[in-house]
Amino acid sequence: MIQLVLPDGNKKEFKAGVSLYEVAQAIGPGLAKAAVGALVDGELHDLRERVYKNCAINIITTSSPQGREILCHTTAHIMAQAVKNLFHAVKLGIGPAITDGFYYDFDLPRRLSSSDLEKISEEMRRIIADDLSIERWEKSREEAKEIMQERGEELKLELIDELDTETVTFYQQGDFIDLCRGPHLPSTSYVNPNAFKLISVAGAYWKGDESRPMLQRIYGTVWNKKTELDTHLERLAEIERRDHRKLIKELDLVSFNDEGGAGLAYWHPKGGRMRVLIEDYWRKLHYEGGYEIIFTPHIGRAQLWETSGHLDFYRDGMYSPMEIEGQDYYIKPMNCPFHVMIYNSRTRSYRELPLRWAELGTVYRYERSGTLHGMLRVRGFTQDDAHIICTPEQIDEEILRVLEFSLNLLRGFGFTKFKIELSVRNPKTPEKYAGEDLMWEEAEASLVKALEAKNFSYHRMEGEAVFYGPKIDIKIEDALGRTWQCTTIQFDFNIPGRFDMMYIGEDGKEHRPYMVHRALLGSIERFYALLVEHYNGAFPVWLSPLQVVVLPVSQDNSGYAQSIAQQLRAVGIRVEARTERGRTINYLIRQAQLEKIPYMLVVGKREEEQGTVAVRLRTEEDLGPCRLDQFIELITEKITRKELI
RNA sequence: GCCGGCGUAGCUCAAUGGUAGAGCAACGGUUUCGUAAACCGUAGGUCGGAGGUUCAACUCCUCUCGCCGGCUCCA
Repeated sequence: MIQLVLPDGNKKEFKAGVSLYEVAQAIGPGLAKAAVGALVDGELHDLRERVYKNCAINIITTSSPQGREILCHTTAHIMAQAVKNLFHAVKLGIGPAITDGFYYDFDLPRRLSSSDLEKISEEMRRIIADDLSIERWEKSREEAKEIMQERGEELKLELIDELDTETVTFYQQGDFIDLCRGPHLPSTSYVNPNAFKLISVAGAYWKGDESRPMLQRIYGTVWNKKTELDTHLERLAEIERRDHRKLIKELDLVSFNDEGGAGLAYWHPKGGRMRVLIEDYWRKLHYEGGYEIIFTPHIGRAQLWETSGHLDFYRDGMYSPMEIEGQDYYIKPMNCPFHVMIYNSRTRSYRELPLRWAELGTVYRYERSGTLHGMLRVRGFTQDDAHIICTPEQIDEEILRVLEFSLNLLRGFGFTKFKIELSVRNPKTPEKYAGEDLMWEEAEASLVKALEAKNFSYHRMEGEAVFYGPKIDIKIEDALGRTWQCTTIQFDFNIPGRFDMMYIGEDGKEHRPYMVHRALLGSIERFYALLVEHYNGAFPVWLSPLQVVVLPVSQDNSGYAQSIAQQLRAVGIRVEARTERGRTINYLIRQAQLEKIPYMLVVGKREEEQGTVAVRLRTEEDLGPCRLDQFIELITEKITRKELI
């Protein structure tokens, strides 16, 4: 007999060699029915596997992340089987589970189109209906290679060669065999034929390597129940509806055009108004937070970029130089070297440190055409950049300061959920990084100290540091639960040495300062896109390009509407009176709704007689009649508190 | 950049080798209206651009620009 420990701490006795499925049954028939795998001492296994010794057992259902992974992975196999059944000369690539679904890469001479997806789905439903048992078996590497050779699965052969295990595991369902670590569902019928959907076909390089052939990848999603699938598809539809590329056009905020070139944003008056509001708020906070604001050029001589190392390490991201009087000048992809020029413009004393220099610096980077994506990925953008130059003794406090400063800034825009990542160097390859070991250790220590001083929970990302220093990244979570990296706070052990930055210390000697590079919103363009999607274009009052519209019920009330607008404008409210002739009040309200204007003031005969305004919100809430001074008080309060509406 | 898809009026979309069309927006007129679209009319297009095939090209071919979904990279 063996003893198994259940997650609740209870122990149960079984005969040695009991299958995990039997264990699930013994715990409860309901669990057995929902079970798709099991954790044995924390390791994920198939339900069919047997246990022979004492261990901790945790039966997994598809409601857990591991269970979902099994479901997704098996569905990927079913899809691969369907593709092999339908098309000749298919070679299998890889087919893993991913967030919310799966994909499988195929080498297939025929081009897949989205209309093929329906055919493949039908074949998948047939495979599911066949209730094929999914078997796991192991082979030696040689046998494994023979099997795959025989089946012409050249890509799989390559994968076997890369494995460092003695034996190779396979999964088989019907005549479909795949090289796979598993685990998998016990049978194809475990997949609900109504709860999966193939989403799209796309090209993907074999192993993500551009020099390798391009395969065809099919993405799909799978859930337990149709209702869950529907919820997921609805979420995708919501993401599409909120797409900033659509909203910036509809709301007349920002545009792109072919004539001007790809990846270059044009800010229209309304978008421009918002950008000014964002930047003004940013400047105010920076001055309050002890920063100075600087301005630097857009181009600089080649020598500058040689010294900084950009021409060695970042050339691919830079545009070709322009020649001016025999000298090469490059348009800047980053602001750092220019900030250093200001620092090096004279001798610096320890007394003036720390220096916190911020710039809304517009940079241009070459991005390959296929990577451009609305305002999220462009070729010209403005970074909310700053460099903190300080003594080693000051670094702990500076890091703490900038962390809090960033979170405060982001909260001002209505973001409340954050994820923090600490990226440190890969200890196995210290030679790949600039700067001395001691500096790396100190820097990492001060980053950790800052995070722990404030009890911030964070993920430690080993080997994710950039070559010139460790960093902290802050990701914000938006209204749809997606996360976006905005803030990055990076040590730079490279630049100070390259530019020979110095300060005179208390001891009268020269010392090298520490430099921290930070961008909080990241890029204004990108951050703006996030705002648009986060708020679905219905911005908080303080950010709305137009805060109030005054809507006359009839032409007779135009004059009154104008005077209301005039009074609001006088106290700094962004307002428009819509007195255009021939428009019904219903039309005006509908237009204002579509424009997502926070406040609509309806003025008709009643309001004009009583000297009031009827307040309607874009949420469709009707606040009823209100004196203008009361309304001004209300909206001013909302603006100051940065409330939504 | 690469693979696949797409590009028709300001916007959303029709028209499968034979005279380019609708709704909304714009403009003109009528209507003066109470919380999401009043009514009538007018105008608007070298069908992304260039070249080619054809008696004839929005439609087929080549190149090019841009957009979309991915690969890769990242703000």
